[in-house]
Amino acid sequence: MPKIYLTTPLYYVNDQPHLGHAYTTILADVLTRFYKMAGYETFFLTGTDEHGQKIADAAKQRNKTPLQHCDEMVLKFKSLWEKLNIGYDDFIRTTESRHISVVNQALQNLYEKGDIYKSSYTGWYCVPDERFWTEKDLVDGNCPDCGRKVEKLEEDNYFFRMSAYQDWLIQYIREHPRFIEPETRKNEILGFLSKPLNDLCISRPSNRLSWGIPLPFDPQYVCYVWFDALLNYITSPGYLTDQEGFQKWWPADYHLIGKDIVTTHGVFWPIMLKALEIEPPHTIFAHGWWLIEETKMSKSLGNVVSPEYLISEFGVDQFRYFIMREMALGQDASFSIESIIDRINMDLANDFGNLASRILTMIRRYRQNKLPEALENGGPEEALITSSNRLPDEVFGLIREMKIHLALDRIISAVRDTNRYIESSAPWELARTKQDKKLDTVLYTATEVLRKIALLLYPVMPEKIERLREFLNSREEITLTSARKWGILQPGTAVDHKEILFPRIEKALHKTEPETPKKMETPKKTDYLTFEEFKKLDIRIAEVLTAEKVPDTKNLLRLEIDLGTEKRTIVAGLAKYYQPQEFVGKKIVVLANLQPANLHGIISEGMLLAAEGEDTVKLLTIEGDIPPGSRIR
RNA sequence: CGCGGGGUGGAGCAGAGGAAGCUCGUUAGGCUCAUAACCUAAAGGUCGAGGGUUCGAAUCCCUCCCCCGCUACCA
Repeated sequence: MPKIYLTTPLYYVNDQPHLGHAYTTILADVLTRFYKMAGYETFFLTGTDEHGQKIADAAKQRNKTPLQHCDEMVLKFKSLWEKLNIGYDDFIRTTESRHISVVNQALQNLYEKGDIYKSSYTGWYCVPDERFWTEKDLVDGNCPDCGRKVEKLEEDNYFFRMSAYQDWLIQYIREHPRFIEPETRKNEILGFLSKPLNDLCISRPSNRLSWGIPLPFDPQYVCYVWFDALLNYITSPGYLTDQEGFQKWWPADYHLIGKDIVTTHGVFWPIMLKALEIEPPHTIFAHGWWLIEETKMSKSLGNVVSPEYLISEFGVDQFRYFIMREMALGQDASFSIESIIDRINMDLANDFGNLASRILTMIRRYRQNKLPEALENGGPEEALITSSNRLPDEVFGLIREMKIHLALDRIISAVRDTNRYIESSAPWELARTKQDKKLDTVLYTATEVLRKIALLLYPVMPEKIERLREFLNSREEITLTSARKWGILQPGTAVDHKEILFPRIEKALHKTEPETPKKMETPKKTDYLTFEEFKKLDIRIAEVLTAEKVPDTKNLLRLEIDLGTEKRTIVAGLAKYYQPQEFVGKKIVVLANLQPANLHGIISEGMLLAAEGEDTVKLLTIEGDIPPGSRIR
């Protein structure tokens, strides 16, 4: 029996599960179900990556221990996977002892081999990214990756001798064209490898970061997250613990990942395996990103579309179908509420659901819900039988090539063919003119095609297809073999259309656009403000207590101000024109009752007033001495 | 040359060396079994520009242009 071992990345639990997580995981689930139908023995691994600085920080911010924080996040992931009907075989956490023990042994092994060595390191450290940079990497003195501030750091650390394996890896990638897919990603990695590879720093001193796995040969240090997390792919199938299991499943057939983590999987990981004398995975497959309104989906942009919302609004299977149909694997795809509604209405409601509906209604009306027998197959029937017998292999062929969107397109076009067949044989006309045998034939043929098509949609929409199989009273095994065969449904079977499978979605009931900021309207010159309106403005004098630049921004300053009765935080966009220290002690003019705004994570409670020139901005101050809090009118 | 994504009929997108395709929309027609659905037909493209390779280029190579994200900027 052929086997296939698929993995998702271990998701980093500093974030809520979002559309991107859902996508990779659904993809793994759909592939697993397809391969299972094709007779493969499958192993599907997912899990969570729980160590590292960002987790420690996130936990601290929430007043939790890191492990408490992780436990809670893990529940969120698991509950989403349950809602999405994800049938994983193993969910591994990097905090589990089975994993920690493998990490320990791997580290010890590499240390003894001399592939891990201690060295002093001077560099610039980006805290949020957990990455070291050399002087020349920096851009304007900031992190080249995220643009944020870096700290100078000198410390001893342990390094993994990656450079020793560079030539091996280049050759391996060249000799194994399917090792990194799609090809653009492979080229990217080869480009990356054309420059000398640095040894990878794989430790952090535990006095700076304690949330990690201690190095077995030096407990003063913990293991760098990536190094630890990648090893899960071999922990789960049984590396060092279950010889038989490991031999059976490893090497993994697919590591499904997002294109943002190609380097770790395409460079670090195979070198780690090589050093451990383990075979590399067969294929590392990088998919694209979901774009929302043309921007990369990310939490910081506040445009994350919650998978839970989409499930409750549109249904699990509809969501699964959409997300698989809409993305050409490897490329980016756009998400919008409008596109998901269109896709569901066109493919599932109008074509597929409606096909089931019209066939079953006719059998109810003309044959009292009993499936008739086909006794007069003619040209159109033969054509449909032939093409539907071929369909499963065409579809599975596309799945093997990771062209899932094309596979689904192929299935829906078979649905359209069937609609066409019904149209041209006009069973309602046959019923009216009492051509019973012909009518029986058409009804049976259409139903049998429907059964076969439904099986092929099962991996994507398991719940709905199970339901349709209840309508059809069809209990055969869900396999590709059964989808290839003609004549599984027995004449005389009681069938019924119990409900509409995919109701049409009314666009009017949904916001078709994610929330967008309202456009500023230019006030007309004749728009006078009434005195009442003016009185609403609470403009006051404030004294600046502290001022500092907001990290990672070009123009934002965070000011603590004294408003006489209270102290407040406001954010001002003046960093291009003023140094922070110029503000301290100054009396400024503030609009105190402006609706608070969240700017880069800081709540700004008020607005500093300034005059805007062509290419300069000047601060408003007050002449003479007046206490903070004084009202301006 | 910061990195990355993209430019294909009105819209959204697929295709990646051999006759420009799909869905939606539009127009005209058909059907009445079906979820205002389904079916037929028509209009609509110099595949961002220029050059090259080739018997043949949307597809491969070179040069260039444009859009966008990475990068929430409270005046």
